[in-house]
Amino acid sequence: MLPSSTVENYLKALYQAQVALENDKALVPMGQLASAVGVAPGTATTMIKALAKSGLVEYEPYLGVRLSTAGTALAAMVLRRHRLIEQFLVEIMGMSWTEVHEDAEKLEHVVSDRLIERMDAMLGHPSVDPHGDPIPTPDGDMAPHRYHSLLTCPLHTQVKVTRVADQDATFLRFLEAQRLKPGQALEVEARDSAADSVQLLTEGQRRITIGTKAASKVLIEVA
Amino acid sequence: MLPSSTVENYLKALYQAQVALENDKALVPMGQLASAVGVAPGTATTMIKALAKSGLVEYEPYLGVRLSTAGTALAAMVLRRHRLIEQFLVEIMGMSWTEVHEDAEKLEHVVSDRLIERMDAMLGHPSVDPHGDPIPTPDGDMAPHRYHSLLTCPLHTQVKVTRVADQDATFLRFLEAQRLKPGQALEVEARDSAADSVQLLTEGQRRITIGTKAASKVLIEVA
DNA sequence: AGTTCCATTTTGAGAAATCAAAATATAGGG
DNA sequence: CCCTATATTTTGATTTCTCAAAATGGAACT
Repeated sequence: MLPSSTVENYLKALYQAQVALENDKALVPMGQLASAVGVAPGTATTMIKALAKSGLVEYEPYLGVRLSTAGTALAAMVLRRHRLIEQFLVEIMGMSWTEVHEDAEKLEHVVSDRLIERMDAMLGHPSVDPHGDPIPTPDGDMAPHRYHSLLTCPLHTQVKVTRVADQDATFLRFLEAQRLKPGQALEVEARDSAADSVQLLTEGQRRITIGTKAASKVLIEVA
Repeated sequence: MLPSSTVENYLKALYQAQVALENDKALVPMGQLASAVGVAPGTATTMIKALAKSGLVEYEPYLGVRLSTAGTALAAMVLRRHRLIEQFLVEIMGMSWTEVHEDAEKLEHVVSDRLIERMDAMLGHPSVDPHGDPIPTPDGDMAPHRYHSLLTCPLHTQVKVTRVADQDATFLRFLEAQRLKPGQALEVEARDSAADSVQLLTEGQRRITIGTKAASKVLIEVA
């Protein structure tokens, strides 16, 4: 009984929610899952009860849901496919990292193992995708390294963008235009919680100010 | 209202059946369509009635169905995607032409226009796929197929041997013994890419199997 | 405790695609 | 012209996924 695209999407959303919670035992609330998948709350409840019956998730009514071991493995496979595809579209097909998400979202459910492993080989077994997100191995292991964001890193220190925690194309294009895409260096000059803003000094010595919500999506490592 | 994968498959099957019939006005019988798509006859009837209502096909109860102008355009797009993907998998990804069909069958329903045109450009706008089948243009035009060997001619169709592209005496004697010398009539019953073989039904109603390399040397014309 | 608010679950319904099996139409042979 | 074989359509049911809206649970604050 191989999982449908729909099931794969629920598992992937759950996996990513759990990674964000940084706690394997934590339960993801149904409302959050529903909006991540893009369905009405009642739909998520129905689906999750079915997934619990087939052993892919552990469901605790009114509290939330978490992936089982089997569910985690499946979700990691989906995420592996998604991220390898994104890397392939950028590196091999010359597409922009701002526009590959939608294509990958579709392709991840249909590429064969044969094809995905061929992509992996052509790319030289990459460890991260164009957004800096780590790619799970064929066994489902994912390097879970810790990131600071522009909201949490030390001030006046050289840092390098490593990852962007948002797939919205408009946001990604904004980052690209402002020299904030993965790999680029910058410093945080100041934060103003009253103004809800963060001031940056980018690679080209340009000073820009972005909101805290945007800043939290730009993950970095100290140089 | 963009068509589902299912609808695309019905349209594609219809398109290919009509090409095989070599007659744009001909009606494809429901039974043939059903078995091409791989569903029960009643299922095809239900689907075709829905497609007729949305203007993609012209349906004549008990007689059969043909594509409308809109349906033809859509089917050609699907076929274009399928064949470009096959060519891409062989030329760019180094897969064998014997194993790309299944992948293409899935991918053809999810690749974006952006991605398919990128593939087309990378391939240098090819006119045929790895099987020698013509690739429709973005406008939906497709060059008529020049069937020239037992490897490329339509199945279950009377053809006549016109020429043998090999001068090896042993091979020619083999052809003579099997009633495959120029002037003789036959039909191709099946091709098996896994077995690298082609099954023929010769003039004397005898069934024989030859390799694809041999088949490609036997040039024919459709009777 | 009572009340209010929010999240969650339940309910009832519908769209898309399918099948098996019964009913019916068409065509061909006697 | 009838009768039969075959193809096609109809019928009734099923699966998967979805929603809106009603019902209910849990928590939090007087």
